[in-house]
Amino acid sequence: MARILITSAIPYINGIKHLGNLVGSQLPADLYARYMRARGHEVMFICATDEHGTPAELAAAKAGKPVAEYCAEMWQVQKDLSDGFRLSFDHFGRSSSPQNRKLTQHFAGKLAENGLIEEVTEKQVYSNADGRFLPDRYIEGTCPNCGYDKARGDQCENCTKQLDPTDLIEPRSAISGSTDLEVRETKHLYLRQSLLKDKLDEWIDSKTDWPILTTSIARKWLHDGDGLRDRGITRDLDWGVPVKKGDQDWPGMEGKVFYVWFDAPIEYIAATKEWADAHGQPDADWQRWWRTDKGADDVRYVQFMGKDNVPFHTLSFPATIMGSGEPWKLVDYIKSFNYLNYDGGQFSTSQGRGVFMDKALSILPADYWRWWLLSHAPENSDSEFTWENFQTSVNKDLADVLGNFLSRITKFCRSKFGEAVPDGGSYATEEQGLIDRLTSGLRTYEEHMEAMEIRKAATELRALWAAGNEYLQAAAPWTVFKTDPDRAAAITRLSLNLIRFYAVISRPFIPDASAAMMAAMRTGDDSWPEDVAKALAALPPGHAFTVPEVTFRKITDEEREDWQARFAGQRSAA
RNA sequence: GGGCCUGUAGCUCAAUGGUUAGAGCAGAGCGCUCAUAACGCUUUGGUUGGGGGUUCGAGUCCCUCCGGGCCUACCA
Repeated sequence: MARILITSAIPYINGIKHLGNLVGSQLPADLYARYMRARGHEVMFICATDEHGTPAELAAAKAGKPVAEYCAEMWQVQKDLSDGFRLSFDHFGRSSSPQNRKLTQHFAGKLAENGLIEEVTEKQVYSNADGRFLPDRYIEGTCPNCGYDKARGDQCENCTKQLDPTDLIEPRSAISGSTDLEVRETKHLYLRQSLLKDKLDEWIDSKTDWPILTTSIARKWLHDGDGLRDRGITRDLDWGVPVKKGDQDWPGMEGKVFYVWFDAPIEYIAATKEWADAHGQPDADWQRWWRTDKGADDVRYVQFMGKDNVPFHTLSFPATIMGSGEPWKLVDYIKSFNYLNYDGGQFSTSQGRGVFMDKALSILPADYWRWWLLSHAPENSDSEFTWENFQTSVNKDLADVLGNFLSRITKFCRSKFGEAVPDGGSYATEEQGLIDRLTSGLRTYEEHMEAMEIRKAATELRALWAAGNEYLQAAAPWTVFKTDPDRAAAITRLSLNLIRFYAVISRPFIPDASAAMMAAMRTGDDSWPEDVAKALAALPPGHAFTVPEVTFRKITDEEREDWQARFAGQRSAA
């Protein structure tokens, strides 16, 4: 039995996430966690909300609430949606937790002790009207290059030119519109990750089995220009982890907080302590996952994230861990994803374009979404959600291939033998052929799941479902029954056992349907089919079952058209 | 501008440099009647974006052009 630590990139607190966010980290992480648990491994699956930073402050202000209150509410919203999608986190934490505050300050202290923190005085734009420093992108003005009047302080979206806020003509605050801006000096801490460049470079080079997407992004940052640059890890904000050196004050840094991307990954660790604390367990229980001197040596740590998060997980966070000089667990494998687009464009929160997690659950059960998203996960390139594809995939795969199989065999059995696994007859070459087919397919499925080849795993799983229909069609118990009822009983007995087999192996993808299948077969035996022949004998003759209700109803054309219109969003007039 | 990814059947995607480039969906035909108008079998469909090169052999490697996408360090 292995021990596997799994973290999903932590979603930002600001608003409800869309399906692209879901499939980019949390959902595949859940698939992997569920699979590994099913195989008998010890799993710690951690996620949390990322709560600090300017957007959270602004969203809270817009909602007319104190930021702490806003975050607490949004955490609950996101938690409920995670539950709705059956994300099986062992703990869903908060980056604003006291545990993370303490741990973040601890890391900063260690980094400072080791000479990896530099204090830098720099000039930033301050808005008097807003009473705050403004991040570059919160400053708008006219682009000196192309004249576009909504250019941002970091880049002009119209001509794509990189800008400095001071380049803008007639700059104004994007928050209030105020032009009462000034440049002020302010002091910040920088993580001297450039000092760790060679070590990081070597470390990345050693990860030859990582997705190209992951390593190429890391290498780009390591080798671009003068190499890895130091990074500011503090901000002039109210909402965040106060800057401290361990438990000591940090002279000159009063009133400042750590930058979200410094404290967010540390929350992976802190959330595990939150988990232990919530269960009244001692520190040793979370440390055995994270401290290589306290049992984490044999832990395999896998991270899941969208490609936008890769630099922080391949460079900044490892730099934090390496730089601490303490024996914290480094990531072993990073599975990264491209983006999911929506019907010819991007998901857009501001335009309400695309399907968001709350709306998705309001129209269909989680399994529908899980199946489509995972079987179309953007592993090699960006992929696209269309309602037509969603409808045909779900109807065909779930309703026709899997759902109808359950239906046809249970109803056949009820009409000929009653609602119990029939006795009599024996297995012949057809059954052995099916068992061989299922065994080889299952081994392939396992290999894809181990390798986190998600779409390939989904394809193989579907093929295993289809194999049941092929078998049933060829064996034709409804015909055989007329001349040899015992033989028909044997075919039916095997087919009913297939339902439990499918429930067990499909559970990581469609947990609710699997549970319904197990309930219908009145069994709690969810042991993984190491030996397929044995697994297909789990339900013995005489074992009673219930003919299930329609497990997956089909999506109608009317529904598809309705949803297509509802989620198209407001096309921008421009 | 720079870097990376990507382009394969109408659609979504496979194919350690090695038989005749394969699946699913959609289309066509046949079969079955247990079932959610479901299932099974057969089948049509390709100048692998264009061009050049390396090789006994290229979807795969190299060069070049074209298209799509992402990243580019103060959104997170």
